[in-house]
Amino acid sequence: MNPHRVTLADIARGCDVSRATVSLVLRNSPLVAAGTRKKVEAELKRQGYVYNRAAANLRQRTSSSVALVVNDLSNPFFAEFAAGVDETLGAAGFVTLLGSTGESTEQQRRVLSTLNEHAPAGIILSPAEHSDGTELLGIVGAHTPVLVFNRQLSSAHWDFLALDNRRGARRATEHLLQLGHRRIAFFGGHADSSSCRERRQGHADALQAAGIAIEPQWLVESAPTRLQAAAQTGALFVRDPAPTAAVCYNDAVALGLMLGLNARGCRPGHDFSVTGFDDIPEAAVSLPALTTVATDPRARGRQAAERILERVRHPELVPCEMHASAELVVRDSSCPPPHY
Amino acid sequence: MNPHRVTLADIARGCDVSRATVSLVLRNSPLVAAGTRKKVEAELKRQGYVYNRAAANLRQRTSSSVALVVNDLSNPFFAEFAAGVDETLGAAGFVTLLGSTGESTEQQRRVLSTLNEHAPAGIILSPAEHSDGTELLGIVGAHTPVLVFNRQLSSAHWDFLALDNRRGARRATEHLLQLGHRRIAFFGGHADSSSCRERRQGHADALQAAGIAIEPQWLVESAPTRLQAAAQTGALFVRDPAPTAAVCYNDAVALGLMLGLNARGCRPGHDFSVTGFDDIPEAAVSLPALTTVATDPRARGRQAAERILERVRHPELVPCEMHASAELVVRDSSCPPPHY
DNA sequence: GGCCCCTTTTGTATCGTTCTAAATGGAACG
DNA sequence: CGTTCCATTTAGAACGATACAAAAGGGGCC
Repeated sequence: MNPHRVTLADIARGCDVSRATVSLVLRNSPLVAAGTRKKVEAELKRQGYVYNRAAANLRQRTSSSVALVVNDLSNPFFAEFAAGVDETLGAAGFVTLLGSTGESTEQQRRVLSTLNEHAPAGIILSPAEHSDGTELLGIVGAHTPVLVFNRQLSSAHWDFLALDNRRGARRATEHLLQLGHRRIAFFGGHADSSSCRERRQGHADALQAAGIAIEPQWLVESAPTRLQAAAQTGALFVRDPAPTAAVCYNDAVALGLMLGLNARGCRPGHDFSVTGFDDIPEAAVSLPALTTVATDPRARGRQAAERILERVRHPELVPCEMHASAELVVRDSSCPPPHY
Repeated sequence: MNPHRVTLADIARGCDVSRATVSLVLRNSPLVAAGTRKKVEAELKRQGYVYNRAAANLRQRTSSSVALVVNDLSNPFFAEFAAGVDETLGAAGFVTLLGSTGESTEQQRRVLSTLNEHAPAGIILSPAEHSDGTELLGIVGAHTPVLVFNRQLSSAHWDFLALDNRRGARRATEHLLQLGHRRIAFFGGHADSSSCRERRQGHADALQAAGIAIEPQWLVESAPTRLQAAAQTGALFVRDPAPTAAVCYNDAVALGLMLGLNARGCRPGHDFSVTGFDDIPEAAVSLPALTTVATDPRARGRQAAERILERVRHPELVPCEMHASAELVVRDSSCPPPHY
């Protein structure tokens, strides 16, 4: 590809030592004499040498990269996660190999096997919906440490980092209960996605603990986008009595619901309470500011990267399951029910 | 690092042919006999062979990766851009090496030299503010093709892909002029950032063409965030006559300004017109929906990746400058001035 | 001078591929 | 039966680095 890339041999020739010596200089070995080191360093600079890590990795049978596979960076949650991963990996001298699946298991197959050919030291994978753990194991092999993020896979010889969806949703629901709500919907998300199931479960836990039966018509599905959520607002009000509050699948849905409520002349934070999930930056500046469950995806990214580095350094470690706690952030979109 | 990674030699031994033959099978060479191919392929599957692209790249003096360096993925504009880059690179069989600078030139140095050691076929760089082109050239060397995105660098032997900030802002301003506005502010952004300067220039162009003088008090700075923008709203109204419309630095600023206007009892899209820049997803669903200039960062990412691949395939190509047109999207936040 | 020891340097094999040129082994031909 | 030719296969040297063991050079000591 290149006209000519400068190599160890060029430097060695240029200052009349052996390749081995130059290599020792590069790695700051105490073996080389001060004078020689000076001479070699000058030549390195003169010729504009750049280290070839691939060659070194090949010889040493090591790797200095970690693969990161997510659905889609345009989802801010994953973008933040990726930023956290890259930050930590970079600080440890590793480089991030990026791949995205777009929620397609087929593309996930392709991406994983391509990335795997680059022999990453480890893989951080947020699996596409409906992934088959055994199949994925077949693709990446048993060598490479994998950390699964966000969605559990059936066959789990792998590290797993999850948000505590269930407890997070439970906290949001309990908060609404404390404010005096009794008719609390769960709004948005696809019921067949695992994160939605878990959040619904947390919602159910809280209601059950309060001795309140769950009405199926208060479980409303919608695609997890603002627009779709806004369009589904009406579904909450088809039957009497309507709910007085909704725990939303995530912030996008919650913001959409607030739009939908406004359009019906119902003021969120006054006539109806709304909670979100994720605490995206907008949540703090919406009108009203959104009460939500913070997951801090950037910190999760750092955590994932740290764990995978740990695994790389100590391959004998036993896979573990980590549940990141999700904390409630109370703002203005939740209030006591009207006529309370 | 690994207990043992299966290599060509293992396969060769396993089915009693030479390494060379196995290599030919892997690359679908027409030279190998059908029977041999079958035998080898079976053995490949049996042992769970995975190709080592690093070794192949070393031998062939090629590379199958492209480095992508951005400020920060948590900015949705760059996240979308990255998604577009990765999509196109992935489809071409390349892998994306990620790096982020956080707008620090020092970190940019570090990140670039680390990435460069992995010998990427090309680099897509959205430079940190105040980058020194000559210095960067020193780091990456003259070998590797570089595409600079979004911010021009002084020393330009490199491809450059820019948004047409100036014309975009000009279009937005012309749109407001056509609606009948005469007192049009430029709101938000840091005046020392190049993109802000360019957009202000476009604003000035349009006003000048309409024979309208620019009032300095209508150029308001603010950090490019919703919150900061909302806080700066008052700065538009300190003097009489106040502007009747504002061209905003970007959508975040525009949304913030609309919040600030609402808080003053001034209804955007009725009493005051606002335009944004970027067309982030929220722009379409805000209230009122935001008139803005669409830059389609994902498409820009695809474009950047395509161009760099082109450069990789044809290193003799002359560096070029590409200005992506930015199109006005008219929605509800712009309207004729009151009492018109 | 010969011997030992210590510091510094180096030759050579190796990592897992691909490339080159050359070898192998039939079949076809005269 | 010896050639030629073709289709396959292969040995061995790269690629750019590192590891290992061994060599070289200089003191110091008897």
